[in-house]
Amino acid sequence: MRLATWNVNSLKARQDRVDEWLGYCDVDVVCLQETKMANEQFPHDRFMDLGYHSVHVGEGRWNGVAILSREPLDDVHHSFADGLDPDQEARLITATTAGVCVTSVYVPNGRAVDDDHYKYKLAWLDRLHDHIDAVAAPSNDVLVAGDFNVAPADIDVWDTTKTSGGTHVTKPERDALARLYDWGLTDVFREHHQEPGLFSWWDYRGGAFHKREGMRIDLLLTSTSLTEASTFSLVDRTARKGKLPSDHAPVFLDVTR
DNA sequence: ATGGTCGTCCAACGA
Repeated sequence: MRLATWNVNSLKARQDRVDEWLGYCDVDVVCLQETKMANEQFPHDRFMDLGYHSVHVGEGRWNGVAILSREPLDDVHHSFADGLDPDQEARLITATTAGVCVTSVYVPNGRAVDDDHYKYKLAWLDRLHDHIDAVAAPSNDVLVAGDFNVAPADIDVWDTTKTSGGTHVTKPERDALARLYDWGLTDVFREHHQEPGLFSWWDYRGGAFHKREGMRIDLLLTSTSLTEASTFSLVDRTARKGKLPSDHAPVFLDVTR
């Protein structure tokens, strides 16, 4: 089984690239982020024609997350299942497919460490932990994948002097990831690659992609059973090249049983 | 030379 996550930075602007990508990557389950689309606009029929069931939660102009799967998607949660008020923004969707509890996440950016949005980001990550705990158990097959807007370690940024003092690399953000690890999830890409210089996002400006100046902020977190069955993980740099790319590349994970 | 690009949609703002 091949799993993937991709922040497409507007599905409207990216539909042709997404269709092309689905045509070559032979993926079974995809978590999408930043569809920037209202629910009634989401192209369920188009994805069905390409062989994928889909679930989506969107709000229109910003955010929006989806899951595509070759198998049906059941037990859908369109926001946090922690029993508190629903999130104002469309940043999380959970469904069960092919025996895996899959959650697609678009973690708030945070903007700046002195911004209220950074507080929202930390609170959101805490709620994500409680959500996962509510919908799954560590002994299940669990995938939490998406744009976390957190670089898990210094190896995940191109130059720590350039990112120091900003969001994405602070201790509270990384501590929030550690809480998910403590629950039983693993940043599975790093189980397969230990070398530096492997990123999933590059700023559109200044030729950052070609200078290899990026961050690895798109993560697949897997429970132990999936981690142990995983055989291969890859950043699909091809999808970041060419005409009208997203600023994020997809990340793949293969699980073989 | 102190910006540099996109996407949302036409003015800025978010990333």
